[in-house]
Amino acid sequence: MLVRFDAAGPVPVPAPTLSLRSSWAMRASTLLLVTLRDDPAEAEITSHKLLVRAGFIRRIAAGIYAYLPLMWRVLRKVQAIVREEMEAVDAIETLLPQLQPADLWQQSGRWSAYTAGEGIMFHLSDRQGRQLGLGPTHEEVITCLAAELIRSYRQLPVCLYQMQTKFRDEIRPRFGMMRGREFIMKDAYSFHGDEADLKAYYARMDGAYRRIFRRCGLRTLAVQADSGAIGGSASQEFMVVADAGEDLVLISGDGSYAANQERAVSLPSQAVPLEDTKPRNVSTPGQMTIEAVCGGHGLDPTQMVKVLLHRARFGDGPDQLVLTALRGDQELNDTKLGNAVTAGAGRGTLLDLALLDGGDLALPFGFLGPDLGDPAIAAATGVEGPILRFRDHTAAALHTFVCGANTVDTHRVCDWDTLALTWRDGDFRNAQPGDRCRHDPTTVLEAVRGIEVGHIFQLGCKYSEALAARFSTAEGGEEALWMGCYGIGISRLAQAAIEQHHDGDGMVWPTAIAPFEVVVSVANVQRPEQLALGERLYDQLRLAGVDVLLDDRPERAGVKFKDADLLGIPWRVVVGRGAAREQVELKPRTRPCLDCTAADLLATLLPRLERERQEMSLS
RNA sequence: CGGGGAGUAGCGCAGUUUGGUAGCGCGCCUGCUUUGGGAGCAGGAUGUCGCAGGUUCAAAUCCUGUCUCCCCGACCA
Repeated sequence: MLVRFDAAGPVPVPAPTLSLRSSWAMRASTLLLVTLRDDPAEAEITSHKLLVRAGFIRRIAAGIYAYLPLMWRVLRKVQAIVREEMEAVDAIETLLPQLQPADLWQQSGRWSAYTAGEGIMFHLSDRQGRQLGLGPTHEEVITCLAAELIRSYRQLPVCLYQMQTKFRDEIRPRFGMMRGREFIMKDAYSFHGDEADLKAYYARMDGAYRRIFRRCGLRTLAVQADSGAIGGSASQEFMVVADAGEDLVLISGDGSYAANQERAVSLPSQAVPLEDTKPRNVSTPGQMTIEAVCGGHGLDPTQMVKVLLHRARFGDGPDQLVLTALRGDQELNDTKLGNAVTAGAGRGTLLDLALLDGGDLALPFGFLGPDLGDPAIAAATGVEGPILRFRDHTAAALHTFVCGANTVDTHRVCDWDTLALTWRDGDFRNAQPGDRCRHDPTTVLEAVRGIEVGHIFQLGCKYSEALAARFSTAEGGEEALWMGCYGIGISRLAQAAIEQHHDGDGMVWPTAIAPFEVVVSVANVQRPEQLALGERLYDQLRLAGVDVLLDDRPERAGVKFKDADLLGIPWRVVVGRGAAREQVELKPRTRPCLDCTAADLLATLLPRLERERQEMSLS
């Protein structure tokens, strides 16, 4: 045990441990606490403003932050909770390299997608000219290790996890730690002998995730999600519900269905039947939008077919054109289309899907028709192969409709039989709030905004096959490993907690992840009886295993109270006028003050604290 | 990358239109008073006006270039 000497004599200091319940105390006078009165100009959202104002973080460059002592305490507490829950599902902690060789990423086929064009990976050459990437994620490294280490079904299942800094060259870093170029992430990778085992473990991990977020005091929503660049089949995101969220989540009125808009499905509204179905051309001078055509000819948007043209860029060759037909009232879902293009084109990685603008075509896109032919696109350079045609179910369901005629200032009434084209039909539309649900047409979807703090995937064998991670089965054969991967944005989660828990005076930390559980505020440190009592309570709390901050700064009481509120410490013990009579005040951050004697303090506070540590302390 | 905005003291800002040698609030330092909700008074320190060129007797201010940051779109934990 360490011993510290101070005015009151030698004080034993418990050795710090990684446990959540180590005593982790500190004095404000030595904390390098710098709080700001004004909102920083760099910040837009509340959590970011508060983090800077309260002295938790400082920006070093765009999307790159220093975690100051208060922030680091929060992050370590989040990590401790994550660590406990990972170990509860038998995951084993590791630490993997940040600097990763290009050839590993070339084997998985992701090098070009992650480095070319708007690729997200920072990459560099070493002095020998070898290409390296700074890890945005660790599927390749972990699969490579699995290939070397896992030989037999007897070693399965196994799950490895790590918590460390990840690097992503974000197109636009934003909102402080919410979308940084350098951020702390936990990721776990599990390996299984078959799909059933993967699914069973995925379900356990789902439970662990729910416990982690609840223990961190977060209200989260588990939603169906698109797997994105990582790939794989089933995936689920965990969203912190907050107005500042970047994702749109659609949730059914009965709460039984929730999905990211990228993935969400719904029943479209009924189309209005077209009365005059005689095939003909319609003059539509200057009417380049659905709205203009409908307005000019008394049509409903559901009577029209909208045609969109995209240029698909692939990792392995020339660009290809993608034509998409949607019912006029519908909005394209880029994610769904991108997935269909990837599946349908039979090409390498889809790098980019860009809407063509007027400059690429002789024809203004308002007049594009579903039967736009290959010759018409000759003007678009660098494009090869036939047009890939996709048709949304809403469009396919129309018998007769109005669409562009591939001629300036002209639309036409026509039907699919007349066009005689081959389509890849699918769901390519955005579900919208107000849409009826598929599982129950009497309920409708509502929209909420969410911050994605976790994402779990059933990867399947994508990486194990690419990187030859195989094992011997009980039958003596050899098969690729089944993989799952499970991420949590640690630094993002910490900020999301503030976004969800704050008030006009500052942060309101859930006890489990607060930088300190208790602050002892000595109202006037020049009064010896106040300082002495403050020190005594500080020592008692510390020895009782409480994360306590002693605010012993020579500031006026008001300053210390304001700072305590700004920092959002759940409990404040005020040692002030009543000190001579051994009276103190016990003030929960968002509730009224309790009077209490110094002798009663621990008995009053400790049971409440203990309860808050275990469960979500905020409603 | 496309579109919009901003770089002036540690922080937040004014000054730029109409060139004349830099100011306000907070913070910081000293002293006295005050001492339970961001104190009062007195005194003080702090700026290559983002950077580099150019125009001019004179540039924070005008011109050119450049860098950085923020906001809106595509990306994701």
